[in-house]
Amino acid sequence: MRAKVLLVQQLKEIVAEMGLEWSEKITLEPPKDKQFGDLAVNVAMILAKQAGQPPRALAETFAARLKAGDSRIKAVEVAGPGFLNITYSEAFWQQTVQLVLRSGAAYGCSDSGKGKKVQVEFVSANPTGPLHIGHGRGAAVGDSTARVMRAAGYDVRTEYYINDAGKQMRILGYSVWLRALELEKRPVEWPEDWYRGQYIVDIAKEVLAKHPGLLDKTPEEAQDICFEYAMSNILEGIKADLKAFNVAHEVWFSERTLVQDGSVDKAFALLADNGYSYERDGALWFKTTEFGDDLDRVLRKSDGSLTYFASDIAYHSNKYDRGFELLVDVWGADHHGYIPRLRAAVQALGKPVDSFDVILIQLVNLMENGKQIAMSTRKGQFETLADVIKEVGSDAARFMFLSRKSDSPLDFDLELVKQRTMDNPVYYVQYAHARICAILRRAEEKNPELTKENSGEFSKYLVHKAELDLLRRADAFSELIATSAAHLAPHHISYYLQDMARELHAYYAAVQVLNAENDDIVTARLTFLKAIAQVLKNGLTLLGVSAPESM
RNA sequence: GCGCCUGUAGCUCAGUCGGAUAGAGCAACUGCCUUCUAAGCAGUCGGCCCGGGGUUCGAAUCCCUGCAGGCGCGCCA
Repeated sequence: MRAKVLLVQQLKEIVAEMGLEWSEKITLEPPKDKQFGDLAVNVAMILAKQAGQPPRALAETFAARLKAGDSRIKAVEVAGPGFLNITYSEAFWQQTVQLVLRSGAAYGCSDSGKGKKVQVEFVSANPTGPLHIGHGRGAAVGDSTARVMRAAGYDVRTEYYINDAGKQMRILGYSVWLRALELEKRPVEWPEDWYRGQYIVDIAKEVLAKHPGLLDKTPEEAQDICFEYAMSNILEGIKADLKAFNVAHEVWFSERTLVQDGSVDKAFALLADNGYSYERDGALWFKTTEFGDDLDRVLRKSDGSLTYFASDIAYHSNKYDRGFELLVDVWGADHHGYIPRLRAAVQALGKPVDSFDVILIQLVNLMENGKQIAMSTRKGQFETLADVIKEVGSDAARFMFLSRKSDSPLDFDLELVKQRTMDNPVYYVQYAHARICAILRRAEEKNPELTKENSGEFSKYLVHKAELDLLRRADAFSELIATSAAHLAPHHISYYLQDMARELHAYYAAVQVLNAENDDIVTARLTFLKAIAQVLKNGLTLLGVSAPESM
């Protein structure tokens, strides 16, 4: 990051001196082959036409000027059709150690998000049953996206939207009531549509215990009681599951409040005022087709009740009212058809289209030894998130969910995720951190002087290739966070950590830390390792995964 | 039929704003434990980036088109 910032400045100056115009197409990146240097830039290829020179010649000019202008630059090579490969001095990279240690847990943070107010809404599962593994993926991605954005300087709030007003909720109350009837040996007529899970029976038992006269009340009253009890019970369970998964939403927002406080009516009025709604067949419609949807959508049904869409418009309007400049919703991919209409709503509310973004989470296939396990909430056979966490641990599950981009379906193999082997990258990364801690402990036992505080005076001894590789990697951390945040793609962190862990293990095998020639070198290496451990830990924290000190 | 997602090594997948000779893990094969954790390391093998056009200095990446797989197209939530 430091290197890039510096280089862009210098290149811009040179471009200006040469009377040329800077192009945003000029990019800086790691060179194809590490031996070519630290950074590659394509400036000559892009400016060749403008300058009226062949790229190669132009590149030579840039190379000469760059080298003359900065003592931190050790070498500039011209390669290929006009690439500049820039190598920074070792001293430049060695400074990274102190930069990391000074920033500590804040290393990697930046202000690239410029304090933009962002809300990330995720999970938001109907409180009709426990969370299953698919919700787990949404929880991991939503939570880590929020963490990454926060680190990148966005002002982030996380939220869970509780659908406590709809038809599913009535079915929930009804289902509990039916089970209560059954438990009390009363005649029961089983309908088509109800929740069959064992947890409904458990809740029914509890309701009966708390409300002895329940079944003597009218069915409506009884079902209301059942519903209220069931919902708060299930919600408590969901919160507990999320807590065990290292996820804590800041705000829990109830759908019912939207209807009660008039938000829905307000949204309707706004749409009507702007001519975006109309009555047809006794229903109220929203002209979403004006904004690219393929069909208009119903807001209020002919029986007078509201659609889910209606309260969702009110909800998103409410989000904007709270001052959020960017709304990020995390949805299951099976809801993708819903995006155009909500995007239409956003525009009808007078907000820019790009102020609303959706992370679609593709399906999770739960597997066991390569064979798929079926899940279905309605039929009551499913693998709950709680079960999965219990089985494989929160760390392994989170890392697994975050080691694939959200757009791709994910095979979650219980046996694989449980394995403490190379098939399971979470241990590989955690082990890298634990290994460093082990060396530091060992050094402490051997001679506490070795781990003494220092201000970088020993960094000059960090000249091994593996050390410089790791320092370059560490230097790129804040940029990684910034791009991950901008692309709402926390999985990049997971790949970065695996790369860094690989380099650390290579270093471990190649360099004897505690048996170096003299104590100054030992101190230099220990200080360096502290910095690398810090980066690993910061990265793992963004994923919501622990960084154990021993394994 | 329409829309969204996906298609990259034998397998599972990365590949950021369009950059050089497309990367990693697993699997397979060859080495490395008297030295800080072998849960590890070093190396070899492995490619028509689904096909076909186009855009340009330059395409896995952007556009068009075809094929294959997944998902979605309610006055359900």
